[in-house]
Amino acid sequence: MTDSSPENAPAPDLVDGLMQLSFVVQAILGRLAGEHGLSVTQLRMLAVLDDREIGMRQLAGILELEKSSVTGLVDRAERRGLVRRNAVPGNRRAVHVTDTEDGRAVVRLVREAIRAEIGQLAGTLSDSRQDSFRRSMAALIRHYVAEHDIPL
Amino acid sequence: MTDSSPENAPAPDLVDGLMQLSFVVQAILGRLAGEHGLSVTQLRMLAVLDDREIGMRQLAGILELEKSSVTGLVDRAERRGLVRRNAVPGNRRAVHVTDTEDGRAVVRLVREAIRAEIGQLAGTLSDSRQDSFRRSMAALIRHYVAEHDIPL
DNA sequence: AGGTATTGTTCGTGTTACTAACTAAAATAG
DNA sequence: CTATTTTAGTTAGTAACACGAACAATACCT
Repeated sequence: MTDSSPENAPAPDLVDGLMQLSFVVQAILGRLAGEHGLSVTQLRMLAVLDDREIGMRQLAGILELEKSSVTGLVDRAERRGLVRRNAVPGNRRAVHVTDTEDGRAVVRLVREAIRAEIGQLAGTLSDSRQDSFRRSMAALIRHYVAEHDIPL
Repeated sequence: MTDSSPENAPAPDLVDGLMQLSFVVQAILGRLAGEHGLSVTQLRMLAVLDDREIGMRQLAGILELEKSSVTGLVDRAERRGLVRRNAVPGNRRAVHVTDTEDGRAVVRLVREAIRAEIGQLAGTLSDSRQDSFRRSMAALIRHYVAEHDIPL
């Protein structure tokens, strides 16, 4: 529809580009995570948990999920030994989630795979373009996070 | 981990930026689609169907899903009157999927909402940055589509 | 015609995510 | 110091989504 030329690249506008790019990245993440037995959400959770210890509520906030969804998410990850629920000293109803050594190991592998594949894709851009691109992304992310008060 | 300064922006690298950005965009798509009773996948399917008529197999190829997943996807969308299965004249086993007037209408609404929200986000970038950003995205998408022979 | 490839569906399974209702503990009010 | 309210997390029930394996039906090929 927005395509005036029949066979060369459709040249999507900025909004379409962002949507398509997000699908591309998600497809890559899904495939690579899947190759290591993880779902995208689990990968994301483990990435969030990376070297910090947070409660279910905060985890839900960061992942933009309901608490109950996080319960299931952590249940399954815990069953696979990727994550642990720890009691919180001064608070008997709170729970702190941490990643296990196994969890960290898997994430490390997937991260490397992602870094290799997405890095290769991004490597097709010139260095100056990469830098400009990176800055623009950072700006967009910052705006979104600020406006939706995601507790990163 | 890659964060050396405690309170100012973490300044993610290109790969992390792409991942985070994809989550941001997906979150926006999910919310806006949801507000109109659609899932992200359904929105995507309807967007693909926009003014064209394709078989289940091709649809699966474009969405990067298994055929059986698409069967269910189309089933549910058809039940809601968003989509129709049409017989193909010269081929009695093939099916062509098309969007209905309702489907097109919903997609139009969601598209406008997305355009407004993502457009506003992107509007925080200067015009020249936007253009550079758009080009970089197009290049990445083109590379991905080419390397994974997605039949767009 | 007979075998093979292709198109799409069905069935069973597991994950993900939601809401509503619930328990238990903590915080606050009176 | 009890009584209420808020908060943290879980449970239960539902539905979408996605997969693989097995299947039916049709088309294609030689």
